[in-house]
Amino acid sequence: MAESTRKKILKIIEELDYQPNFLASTLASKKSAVFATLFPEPPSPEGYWNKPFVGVKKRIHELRAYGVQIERFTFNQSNSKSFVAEAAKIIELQPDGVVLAPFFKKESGQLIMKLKENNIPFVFIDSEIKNAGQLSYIGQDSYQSGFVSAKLLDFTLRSGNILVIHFAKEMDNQNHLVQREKGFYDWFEKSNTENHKIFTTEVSDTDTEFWMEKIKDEIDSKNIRGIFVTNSKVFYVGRLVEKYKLNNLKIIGHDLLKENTDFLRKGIVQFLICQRPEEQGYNAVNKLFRHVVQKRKVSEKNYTSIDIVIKENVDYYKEFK
Amino acid sequence: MAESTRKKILKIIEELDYQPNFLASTLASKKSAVFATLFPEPPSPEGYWNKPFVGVKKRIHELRAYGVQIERFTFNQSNSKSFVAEAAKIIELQPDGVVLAPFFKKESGQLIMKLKENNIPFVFIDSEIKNAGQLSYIGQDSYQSGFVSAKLLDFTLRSGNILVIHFAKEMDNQNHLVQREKGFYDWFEKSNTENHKIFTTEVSDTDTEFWMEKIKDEIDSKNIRGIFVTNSKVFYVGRLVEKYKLNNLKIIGHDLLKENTDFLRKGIVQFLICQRPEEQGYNAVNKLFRHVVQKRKVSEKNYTSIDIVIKENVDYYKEFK
DNA sequence: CTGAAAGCGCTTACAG
DNA sequence: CTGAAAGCGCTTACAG
Repeated sequence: MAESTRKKILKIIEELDYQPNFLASTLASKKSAVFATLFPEPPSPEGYWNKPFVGVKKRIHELRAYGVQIERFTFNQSNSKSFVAEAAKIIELQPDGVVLAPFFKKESGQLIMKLKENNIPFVFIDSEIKNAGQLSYIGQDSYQSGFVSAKLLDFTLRSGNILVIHFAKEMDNQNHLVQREKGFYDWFEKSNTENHKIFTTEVSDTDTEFWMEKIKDEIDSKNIRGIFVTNSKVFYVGRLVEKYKLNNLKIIGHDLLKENTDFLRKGIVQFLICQRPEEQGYNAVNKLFRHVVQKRKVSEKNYTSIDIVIKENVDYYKEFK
Repeated sequence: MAESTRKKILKIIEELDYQPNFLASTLASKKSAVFATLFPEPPSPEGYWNKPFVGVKKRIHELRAYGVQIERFTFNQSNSKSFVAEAAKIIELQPDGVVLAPFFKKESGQLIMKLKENNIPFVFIDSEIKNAGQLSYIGQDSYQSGFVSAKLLDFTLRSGNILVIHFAKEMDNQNHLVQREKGFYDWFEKSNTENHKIFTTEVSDTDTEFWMEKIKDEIDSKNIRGIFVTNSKVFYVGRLVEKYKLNNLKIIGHDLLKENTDFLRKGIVQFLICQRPEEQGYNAVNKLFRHVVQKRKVSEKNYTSIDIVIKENVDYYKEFK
């Protein structure tokens, strides 16, 4: 075909604004794809890490006509060996795409190298490793989320000091907790509020209740009036409050676990920051689908909103549609 | 076919978990549909009522392979005649579904009657008329939204009184503003906070700046420290604050209009309640699509979240994906 | 009423 | 390299 004819035809196509019918296209091409997810194992069906998978399943179900399938892999958050073992299984499976929560920096790096060698695209969820060659990151801007928490706590706290609590075993592997703390401190720095002193502490073992006494002592001795929990474990503080019948504490934490929202409703926790984990899972699968099956472009950053949840609006965040 | 054979076959279908391929099904059936939207005419491209339509267009574009089309109708918010005229055009068009914002109670009722006579399903957006035979309502629970606003204002307000401002011409036709006000008052009632007296006022004409003096006088004479604006017009109060160089006011309003977020960033407005209008439009079309084209069930209530937006998290609500 | 045939708008393997 | 033919998994009009 002559180049000039070609151009004429292309021009007409554009003029008519021709859009191929994607129904017919996928039906005829019979493409299909297998995606893998690698998230922490939730300790119970109520656990945080079931939520992203709810969204994953929903999108997979919607895409069943495209033949998209999912394989779920989970690892133990306090055992990097299990992460390595599951990562190996994924490489063996040779999926067409992977959604992963990059816990364990070093081990995640090794998995990512192998994924790249095999040309398998991957999407980060929950927390990100910058410039690792990911197709996309879906989750909160952790630093800014800490910023928001600081502002809210300051809103409600007229005096007294603040305690930041990390309930975590290997802080080094939980970069987003560090980022949240940093944002939290920076807000107070930036706003020149000298009303509150801020302290930070770590609780790595909650199997027994020994940690409770220690924290209780800190609250008393340091005149703590506000508490910021950097992850979804604020319900531990709720239990502490009930055990020692503490009052006059303003508490802020993360994520709409059943136990957390119970304490929110009771008025023991004032704020929960929510990151829509179901939406994260849903969107992560969608990114892979668009890239792998539809060959369309996807945006690299996809910060989810930093939702401020209080007793009065919690009911409108509970259901994922 | 014998009934017994029929049953056997149905059983096997169920056992195999047969799911018809919807790609093939829609391609073969060649169904198509025309939907109509009836929203207020936005005064400018920045106006609130463009936002739901952005979501409508997005979903329509995604569904183009299904042959779904949209016809947009708009009316003048201060002219019920224009509503009636547009409603007549819609009935003449005989669309397969309608998304409407039920302003003008009486006139909306008449449109709804005609839609029912013609078996045209309809979805309410923004505010609802209860038990009107709608397929679905998508929007906030206005009463609860007022409740949230009250709690937030109380959080930040240590003393002084509160002024509720309606910027609206025909309050009778704006039921959700009344609901927001009611929720606002009820929260203070319920929480037994006697710290603040609450006053309400209406501003029906903002064409000139005469209203400003009046409100300024009220603020001074009634020791007003907090202001709650029941709709998206809080930017008027922002202008008032700048004009008279007021300070020490805590202000809460609705909706992420450009002008509103500007005042939020400047620190003049403390809170904006956001109702994700683009999502409302998107979901409304989706409801009609599921019902009309896919013949699937849709849920009748679909309350959108009551998002609390402050300077620190506003950036994560601005873009609609 | 039943069942085979045509067709929806594409992709892809294959004959020429 | 080009172009006609077959086929994706359904729906629907139609012959029997």
